[in-house]
Amino acid sequence: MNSKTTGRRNAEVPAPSSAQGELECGECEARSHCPGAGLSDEQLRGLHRITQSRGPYPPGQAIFRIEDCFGALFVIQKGTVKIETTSRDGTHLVDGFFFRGDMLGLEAIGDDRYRHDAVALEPTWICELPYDQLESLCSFVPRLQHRILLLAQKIRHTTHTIMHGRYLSAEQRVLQFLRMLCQKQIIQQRDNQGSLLIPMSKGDIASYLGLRPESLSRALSKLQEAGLIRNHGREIEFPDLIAIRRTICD
Amino acid sequence: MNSKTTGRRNAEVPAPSSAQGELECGECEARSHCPGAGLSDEQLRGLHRITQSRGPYPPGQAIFRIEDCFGALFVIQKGTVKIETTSRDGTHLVDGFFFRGDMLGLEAIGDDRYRHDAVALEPTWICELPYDQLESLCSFVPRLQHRILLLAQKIRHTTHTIMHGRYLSAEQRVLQFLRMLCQKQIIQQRDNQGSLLIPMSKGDIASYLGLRPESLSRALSKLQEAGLIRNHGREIEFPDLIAIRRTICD
DNA sequence: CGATCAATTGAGTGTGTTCAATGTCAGTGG
DNA sequence: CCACTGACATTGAACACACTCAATTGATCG
Repeated sequence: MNSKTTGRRNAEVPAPSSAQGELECGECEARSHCPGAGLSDEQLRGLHRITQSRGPYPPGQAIFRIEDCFGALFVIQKGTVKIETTSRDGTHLVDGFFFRGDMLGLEAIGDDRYRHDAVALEPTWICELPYDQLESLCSFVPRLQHRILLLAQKIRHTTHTIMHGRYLSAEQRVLQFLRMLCQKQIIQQRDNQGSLLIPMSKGDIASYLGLRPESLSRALSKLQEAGLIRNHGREIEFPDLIAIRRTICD
Repeated sequence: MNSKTTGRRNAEVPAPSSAQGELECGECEARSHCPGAGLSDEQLRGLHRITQSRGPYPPGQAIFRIEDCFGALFVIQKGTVKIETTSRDGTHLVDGFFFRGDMLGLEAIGDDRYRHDAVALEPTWICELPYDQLESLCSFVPRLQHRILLLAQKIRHTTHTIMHGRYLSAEQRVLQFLRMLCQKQIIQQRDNQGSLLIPMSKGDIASYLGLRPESLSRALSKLQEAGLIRNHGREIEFPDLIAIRRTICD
């Protein structure tokens, strides 16, 4: 929270298109994860010339939609985004969540259209990188190219998680998801306890984990009975982080 | 495990490098899918300089193993390869199959080690592309770089298949898998019929589809009862390809 | 306050799993 | 040639877990 509103979360968001809402690099929370991190000043200027900061996107607003022409990658400066597809029967299927510092749109590389809807889950600021210019720039900045290719890691990690998740029970999947949030530093830790304000709905989580909302709810209830978590709406508390880590890795 | 000093493949068994076994580009069955396809003669020479053809790998032999140092990508010239991981309890989990023309090792980009075992399923010839040289070459050949990035498509497609496969029944997954084989042109079609000699074991298929071998067997039996396939060991016949296509897309 | 949607809880069902037995086939050696 | 072996594949029966359908509660907003 870099604004003057201390501690308080702004429930109401100002108009989405206000020109003064954009974030400068200096106030971007994703600096350490930025493709530009570590580049020379001159290289950074080249990157900076092609980027465009946008935001805030209010919850529910799309950053891009399926079938939109693919033209850019996006770095999330602040906020959370889900990507989802819609089946023929209208069912939404959540394919992933993206947090501060994550790069969005990689899934569309090699295609001329995006293949997901990308929807902000909370007030979200992004930085747009036109892809063709980025790819051209890569030729002159090998380090940048390398960085982009590194992002294959993210996709690989997702695949791995999904494939192995198929063999886990509902409760194990939930714990795995919670640990993912821990690693994303979304969790606020202190001592051995932690708490978390999840930006996505339980339904989104269930879809992402390949469960029905009812099954997720039951899994959360069981974990609560076991004393591993405390489940209060969008706030989830972790009375014993070590126990969770132990439970996942057993 | 293995102390490697040169760029050579490890393995107790020396890489099948008998000079007479390797495939020339002229006799490679993957020409149309090769990263070099469509490049200028000069560019092609640059690519050719850094590649090394190897083979045949007999069934069961590893092309690379998990924890081997990542150093190269591989194009399959001829044959079939599975990639798999091994859980702590010793269970094998098949993460993917790769056929003629497919590129192997992309999953390891951005890592310093391979994250799978890659095992030949039938006599297999490959073409090795040292990754660091390939990446350097990309800077001078934008078209090549673009081609590499395109390969993100493959990974994306895999993810999509897996995620949506979670919501399919065992029989639907099997049919989806069979259609994948059709698209890979592994199937021998004539008229409305087709037959297929699967290079992988049923157990591998089951693992890949997230099923138990028993469940796969039952699904195949049901599909046979329905008249959609004929299941004779490693040979699978398709009496009515159109019906299969219709069944999958319903 | 009622309306609406998300989340939870309950009861019953179904699909894939587990465990176990049998069947098939290739390789081996008597 | 046949019995033996081991890996793979198939089939059966009982079970477990997540799903489906349905009702209830809770939260948010007009």
